[in-house]
Amino acid sequence: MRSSRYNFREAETRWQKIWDEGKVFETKTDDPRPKYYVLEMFPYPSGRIHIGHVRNYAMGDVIARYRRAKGHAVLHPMGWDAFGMPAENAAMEKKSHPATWTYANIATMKAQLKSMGLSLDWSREIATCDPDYYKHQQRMFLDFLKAGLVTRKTSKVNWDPVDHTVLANEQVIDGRGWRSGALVQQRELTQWFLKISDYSEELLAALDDLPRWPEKVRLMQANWIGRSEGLMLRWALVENTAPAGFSELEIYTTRPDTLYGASFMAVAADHPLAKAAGEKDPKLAAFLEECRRMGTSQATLETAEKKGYDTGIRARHPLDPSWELPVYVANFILMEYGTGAIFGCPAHDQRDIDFARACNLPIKPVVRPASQSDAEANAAFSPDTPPFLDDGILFNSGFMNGMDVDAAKEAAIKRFEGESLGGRPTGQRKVNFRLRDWGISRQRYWGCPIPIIHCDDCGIVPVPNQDLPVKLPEDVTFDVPGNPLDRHPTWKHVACPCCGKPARRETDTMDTFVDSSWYFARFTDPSNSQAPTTLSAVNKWLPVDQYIGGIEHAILHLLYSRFFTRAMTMTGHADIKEPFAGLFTQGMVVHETYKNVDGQWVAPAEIRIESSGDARKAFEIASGRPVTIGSIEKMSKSKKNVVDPDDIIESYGADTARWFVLSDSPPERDVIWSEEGVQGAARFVQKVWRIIGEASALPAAGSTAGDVHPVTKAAHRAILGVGEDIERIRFNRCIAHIHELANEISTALASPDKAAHAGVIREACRIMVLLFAPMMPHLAEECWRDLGGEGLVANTDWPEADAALVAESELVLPVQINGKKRGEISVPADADAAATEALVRVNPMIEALLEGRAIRKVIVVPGRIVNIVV
RNA sequence: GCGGCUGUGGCGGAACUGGUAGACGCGCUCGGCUCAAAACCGAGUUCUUUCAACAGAGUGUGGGUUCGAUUCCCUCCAGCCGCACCA
Repeated sequence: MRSSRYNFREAETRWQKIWDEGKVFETKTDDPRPKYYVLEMFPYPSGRIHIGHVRNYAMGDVIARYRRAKGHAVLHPMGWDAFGMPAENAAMEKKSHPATWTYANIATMKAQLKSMGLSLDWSREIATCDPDYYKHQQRMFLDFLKAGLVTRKTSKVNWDPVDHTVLANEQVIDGRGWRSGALVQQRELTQWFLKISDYSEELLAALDDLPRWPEKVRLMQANWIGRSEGLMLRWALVENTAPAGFSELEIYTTRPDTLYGASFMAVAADHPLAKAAGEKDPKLAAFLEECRRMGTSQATLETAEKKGYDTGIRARHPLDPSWELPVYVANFILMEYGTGAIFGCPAHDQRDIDFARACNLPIKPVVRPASQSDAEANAAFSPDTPPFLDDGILFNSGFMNGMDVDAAKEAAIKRFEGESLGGRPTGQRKVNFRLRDWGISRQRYWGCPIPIIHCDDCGIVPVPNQDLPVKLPEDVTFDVPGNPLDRHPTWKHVACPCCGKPARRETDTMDTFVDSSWYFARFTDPSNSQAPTTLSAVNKWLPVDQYIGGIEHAILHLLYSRFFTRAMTMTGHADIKEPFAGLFTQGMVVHETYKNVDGQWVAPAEIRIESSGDARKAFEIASGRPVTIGSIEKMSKSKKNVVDPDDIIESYGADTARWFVLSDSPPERDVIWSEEGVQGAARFVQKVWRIIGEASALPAAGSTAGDVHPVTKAAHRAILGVGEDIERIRFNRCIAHIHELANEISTALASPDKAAHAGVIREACRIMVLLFAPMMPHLAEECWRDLGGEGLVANTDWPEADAALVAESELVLPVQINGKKRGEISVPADADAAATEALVRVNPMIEALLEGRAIRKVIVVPGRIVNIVV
């Protein structure tokens, strides 16, 4: 009745059906047990799942199943990040509708995920392209607008003149649109922004409250937010040198201590002062144009040499009115940061010294190392000296002489805050951030419409609540470039909700990162048709206890979601700060690459590998020709080094695939997909099957008296080890513990007196099944049934470890002499340092090792080691 | 350029807050079973000393702290990642 080989095909579908029909993984929103929310980043429905998804979702599933067994009410939902450009591109190529393509992909991928046996609550499934989802997003957009969190302003964007759309920075490759290949232009467009920069300080400070986030991600976010402390300082312009209406120039600096080393001022090409000066100076106007053009290509921007143009305008040094400095337009100054104007101190800034050398400007040192005297520093200085950027002592600097950098900064700020220019303080302490507001306008069809109506008389009018959602029209075509919403014959024409006159809908849609900024909140009650969230549910279930996804979202998605959560709290849609209490960033699945003699990439399925000794050789199956084995790389279609999850699950089963992607490499690192590795996992599945079969077949026996059987010790050690390692997300170690237990059980089954120990062996098997169930859930149910277990493993509690069973009565301690291991000694497990030392001193074996040398000192770490110093 | 991470057998990796380096898996070698193969079972597998050792060396390099360092500190080397004129 029980076959000698485990038939995963039959068993996996059977158990999946049983879980499904029993609604085993559906979560009751009001479940009274302690909650645990596990979430993996939801996928974009691109067509088929890839092996990276298998790893990501296998990890989340281990945690979800473990927490359920530990008595938590677990929320483990799944959905689709379903808006985005690929659907439009597919529509263009295949002449179909983005929705058709998207929903077909969702159906395919859902079936694939189901075949993995994930413990997901599919009753909560959401797709962001569903009007029942995005209508709430539109409502929140309007609430944010009311709360002052939305703004409309003109900004520079990457414009693709062929596709007629804005491109994100990462979609511009070497200055060209990734799809059209057209040279991207910088355009000024009026766009909608979410005011994430209002939360710069808060988003930065709260990173400290996220101890369960990887240090690396927190650091990346901190750098991205880019806080700096400095001074806003207003400089008087010399009369008659400045264009009419300009009497001062305000700059931002983090180095007010180096003011005495100033040698020039510089403004961005887009600075109002530059524009005004350019009106009278054709050469300057040409230079400004050149700077703007340069900005179109990131590649040239990165390698561009510093260039400047002397406007002829002069500024008075705020510490010495008789000192006049030239005002340049410089190509490296950004209008978007600070005030778009700086003062340059070449001796203490790399960019400034590059610029000063290019434009032949003076270089004067004002900070020296503490080890030098002023005279030595002056003598050592030459214009070729690299800029001194470290902390040091001020010199050549009037009232700041002798101070260190921090003290001098303070002194300068205090001084300018006390002085005034034109009736206002000359300077003001100022904290600046690199983080900009989040531009969410996209000139695209397949996204959430921005619910705004433009009226010539009333201006910008929100779509009234009862008119939501603003749905996408379905009769659209993609045969010409540009935004189908904009050229739709009727969709954008609408009466103004205020005055009733003809008005126009906003035709931009939202960045898809908006969709993913709150889906985790929607999962807590996805059936609420009246509001985005149900407060009691969202506040109960959030934050997500464990969020799992790729490191590529370290900044964008994770920062947007942190902001969005705060914005939802501000507008009454939640009452929490941080969306994700625990974050784990998993590594990729990588694979060897293969090339044939023609230099073409060859897929793993098309080759066979022969190995002799340590050497491996590969051949094309079809032709028998040799294949070069190349480097291990991220799976990509172009290099053909992909494996398809469907193929793997078909030939090995979901449990084997899950077991393999969790084994070997630590979860945060890349795992190398290899045929040998998968076969190893498959062998283990069959080994477990045989072990359980043998153990179940042993004649029933009572409990065994006497010493604790080694298999029992191993089982209880494994309970402790596996539990701890799941909690610390070290699945590779969990798998090692389970291997050890399986080996111990095999040994017990090979022993001639196995029948006498049938009870303890079966108990160890029962424990092993519960321990590997989070990783191989189908095999676990099958084995559980064979062992006579009650109900489903999926509903069974995690086993309790008995510390007394793990304890050993005797310990073997290594004995070192002068730090080198020379022997071993057996001591009672409870021997303290003194008792152990006494045993060591009388041990004849150790006496022999000492060869008559006198003991100077004995170091005992109880339970660990003995070291004898001679 | 700035910031960060990583470096351990043939390979992936393990080693808790400094305490027996190489758990566990893959691969490989030998043996068993078999007419044979696969599967399975058993033994071995860091390097060196022609065998072996209770021999020596050994966690990228060189130094330091310590009774004791893969672990802590400093130097250098290599690889990977993030940011990139942010004043």
